[in-house]
Amino acid sequence: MSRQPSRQRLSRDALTAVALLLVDESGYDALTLSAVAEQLQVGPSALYTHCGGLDGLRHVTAVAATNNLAVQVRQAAIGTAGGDAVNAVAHAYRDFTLDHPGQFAATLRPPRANDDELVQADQAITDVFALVYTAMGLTPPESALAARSIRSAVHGFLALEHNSGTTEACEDDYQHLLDTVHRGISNRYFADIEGPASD
Amino acid sequence: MSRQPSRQRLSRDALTAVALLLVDESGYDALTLSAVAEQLQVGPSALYTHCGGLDGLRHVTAVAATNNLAVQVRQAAIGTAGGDAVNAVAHAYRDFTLDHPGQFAATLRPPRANDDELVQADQAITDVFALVYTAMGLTPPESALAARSIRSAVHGFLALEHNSGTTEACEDDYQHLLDTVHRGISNRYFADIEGPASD
DNA sequence: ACCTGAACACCGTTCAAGT
DNA sequence: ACCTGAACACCGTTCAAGT
Repeated sequence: MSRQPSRQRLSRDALTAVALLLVDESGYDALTLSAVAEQLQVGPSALYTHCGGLDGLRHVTAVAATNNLAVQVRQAAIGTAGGDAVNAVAHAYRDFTLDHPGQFAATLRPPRANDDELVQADQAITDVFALVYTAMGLTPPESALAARSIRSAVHGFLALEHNSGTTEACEDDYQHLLDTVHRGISNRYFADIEGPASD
Repeated sequence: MSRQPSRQRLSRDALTAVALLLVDESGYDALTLSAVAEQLQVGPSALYTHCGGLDGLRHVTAVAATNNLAVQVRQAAIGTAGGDAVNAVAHAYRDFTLDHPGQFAATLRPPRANDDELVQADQAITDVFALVYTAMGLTPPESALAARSIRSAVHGFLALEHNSGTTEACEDDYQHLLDTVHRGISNRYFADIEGPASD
């Protein structure tokens, strides 16, 4: 009330925070320079200093969304092991897509050329699965392949669910998928078939 | 050379054909009414009669791309059975994403509200996997679950590959994924572990 | 019935000008 | 160094007018 600064106020983090809220509330296609600028009470051209145009805005949004997903699945892996850990990580993955559909859509967008930052953030997600299988006794070549397999299955199921528009009966089908893929991995690398078969 | 008709010439199929070529050559983001209209030598407003705006253009493109993918995987399933059929269908799936990256990107886009046509076209792809497992002896509840599992894995791997920008060493990793998931399905529903384990 | 062309709103982008 | 505001190009959309 004292004095309103008609200028400045703006940072890369503030810009990112607005972008993440925007895509989750209004859909990924609502991510425009104009919409972000309006919420920050600045002109659209003011954003060029911080993210460098629309391409840059999409980039920082994709990186932030991917990192958020990585953090969530990493937290879910704490305190669990084996098939329980796979389930915990996979369900945290799905919860993220349900709670933050716009951020998940942002992770589905193709990166720009030589986008090492985004590729590295994405790799961090697969690495969580890899660590789970490493803890189960697999070593680097096989643990990476197992991680990529379960992550592909999880990612594909959630992308298809995200596009189907319906969440009906997906919970059971998701658990079915996890059991099947984990069974394939266990059967391939371990002698016995362990893991929680839920039917 | 005789007479150039400065008017008409236009149809929904012609519009779709131009759109499919455009996305594969210039990327999905190049799909605009202006670009399609220019190649058809009409004004942008002429497209509204046939597809109803940008949303409609994206819709017909997504439906056509999904149908093209469905046709390709269906053809690959002919004359094969068992694990060989799963491999044939899955590799046809991947070949499509490599040959038509823009059309694959179109299938990744979320459908508009109550888009039954697109949901049905997408289901046709999963149905191909379901038929393969039906031929192996599974019945509707389990064949659908198995189909959804292998399709999710295939879809997720290819989406991640599509975003990684690199195709290095993906061929072997893809076969590894197929073997693992098919092994999980076989082990779950059939007593023995059949299928071509490639290592 | 279908296309043209003008008109309008909106968005991305650049840049000179301010602070 | 960072933001404003004008300016421009481009795209989506509508609609009256033509055929």
